[in-house]
Amino acid sequence: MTKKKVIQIGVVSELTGLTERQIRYYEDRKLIFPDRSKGGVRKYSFEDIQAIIDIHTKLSDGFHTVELRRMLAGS
Amino acid sequence: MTKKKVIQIGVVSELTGLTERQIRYYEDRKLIFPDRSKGGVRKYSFEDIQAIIDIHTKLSDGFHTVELRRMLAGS
DNA sequence: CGTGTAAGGAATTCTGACACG
DNA sequence: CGTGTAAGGAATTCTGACACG
Repeated sequence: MTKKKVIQIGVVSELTGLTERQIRYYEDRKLIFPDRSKGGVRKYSFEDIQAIIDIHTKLSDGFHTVELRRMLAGS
Repeated sequence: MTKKKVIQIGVVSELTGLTERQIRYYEDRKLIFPDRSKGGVRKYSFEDIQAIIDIHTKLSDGFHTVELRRMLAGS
């Protein structure tokens, strides 16, 4: 485990300026790995938030999620 | 502002081992000051969590909330 | 491909109150 | 006093799908 995952998606959305849809999609693409509450609610860490920002920046730079996943693997 | 208040009461409850009732009561007694989302949901910082633990410890030591509030003022 | 949205349901939180003591 | 609980409502999140392209 890296850091405490205690932040919900609404707050992550505010902090990153991204929509919940985008944040959930990055998880679907296996770029981020939030925890889940018993009820299934996603919980993020501040590290996750930073990763999400990085992901979005790179997507804006023209990268695709598949490439970003490879970058994750090769680190 | 001290630190980012992004954690919801359910997580605070897990992290402190206290009930939501206790956490809300400490706020009612003006010992902690969480933020609120637009919808009215409480948001706590890690500092708040530490404060909550301290409060509960002192209550266990026999102090009353009124005394704890005075201790806050005199610091 | 990455993101928007409407849809219905489920998890989470909120307040005010009654209870004990 | 500090905390438990049942009650009803409201805010938040979840999933799967259709859309565009």
